[in-house]
Amino acid sequence: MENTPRVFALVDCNNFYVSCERVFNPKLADKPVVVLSNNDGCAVARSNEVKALGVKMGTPWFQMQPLARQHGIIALSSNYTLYADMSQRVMTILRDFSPEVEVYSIDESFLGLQGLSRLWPTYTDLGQAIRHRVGQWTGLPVCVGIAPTKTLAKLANHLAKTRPEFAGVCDLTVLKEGQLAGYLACLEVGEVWGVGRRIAARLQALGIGSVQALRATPPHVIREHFGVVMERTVRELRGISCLDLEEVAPPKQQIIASRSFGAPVISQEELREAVSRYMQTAAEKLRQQGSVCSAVQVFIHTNPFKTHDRQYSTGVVVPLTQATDDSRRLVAAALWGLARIYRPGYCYKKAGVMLLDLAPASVRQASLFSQVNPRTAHLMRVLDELNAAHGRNTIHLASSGIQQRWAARFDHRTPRYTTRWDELPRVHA
DNA sequence: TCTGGGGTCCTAGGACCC
DNA sequence: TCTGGGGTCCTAGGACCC
Repeated sequence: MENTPRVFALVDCNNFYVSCERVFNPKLADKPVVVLSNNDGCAVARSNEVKALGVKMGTPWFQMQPLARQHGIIALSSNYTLYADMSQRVMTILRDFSPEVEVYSIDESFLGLQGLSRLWPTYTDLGQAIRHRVGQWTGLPVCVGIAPTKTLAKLANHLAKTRPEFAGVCDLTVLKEGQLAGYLACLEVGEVWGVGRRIAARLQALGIGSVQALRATPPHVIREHFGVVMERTVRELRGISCLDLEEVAPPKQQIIASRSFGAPVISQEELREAVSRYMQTAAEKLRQQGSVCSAVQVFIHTNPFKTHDRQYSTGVVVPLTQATDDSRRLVAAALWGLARIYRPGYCYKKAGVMLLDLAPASVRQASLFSQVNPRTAHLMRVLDELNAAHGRNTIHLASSGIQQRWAARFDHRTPRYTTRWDELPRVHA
């Protein structure tokens, strides 16, 4: 495969969260459906019917009330347990098709395809086979984009989703240059992976409006205006692969756990409960990736949308004397930090913690001055195993409270169909 | 009444030192 | 009256992604 040019596929689930809900509730098919973020705040997934109504990603649910009533939009709280499980099923299927899979997000993966062309008449046939099997085995619709670079594969996927003539699979490698330029001339520059709202506006100001126009701009010109990252993007658009597959995810450099509250919080006592709980979630993730951390950050803030309220937003970093993954020590550090920044008299909306300065746990164990207590490691393992078996937060430190009045609301949650015995879908004869 | 959460990378600017 | 310059480190904030 030395001289075989790279070929990437991007497999992306259509309207992923909405599609997951439809698998288990067929009545949602063809209806306008949105899935809402935590606290039933914003639309984070929209069915095609909702997109056609002009609802943008991130629109607050309360703002689309008139439209929702008029068109019968169905709103569901997000059911992350279900989506994560469905995602795993899709990714498992993709591994049957290619030995090289990079899981890029919960609903999309890059596949390395070069070398597989001998097994299939065309890459398009391979893409259709993926669509068919994922559809048959999970019920989820996916589209496939195929191209010599990841950036082009992203665009190919977009074409596969929006142009009916591709029937869900778009292979740019078989297009003639003129055809490719024609398609790219119809796409706005903001569709390019790595070009967001701000950069799109600046490109427009330079007279670069379409993807084809960006592709036709010399990379060094782009570098002068936008830096090395955007220059790489232009090279990728020109078919020169600069971004390779990352099949093994590198360990995270920071771990965040934060939530908006379901109800306003004023007292330090309730903030302590929330911070304690978030830290226990973060610590679990830390141990999962086999890391220890040597600094934690705590932050709290009021609701920035309530402009008439007095605002307060701050955070503090608490260094640890030695790196650890012990929930009890991490929670203690976070609560110490909270006491430093808490001010009475504010209506708090959100709190969070960050784990910083992460390092592999194995390095710490080699250190002379920080012996690991084997009983701590055992305790944490038992904690994690119990919570994995019986659901997050089954066992927790007392400092995170019992009532948790501040916990986020999920008023439209659907059952966790695939991961809880008592929530399995029922079939009525 | 009601506006998400979790990441990465890059850069500008301040603090500090010599 | 006249008030350096360069390097490093750290942090905050911007921009992007899903």
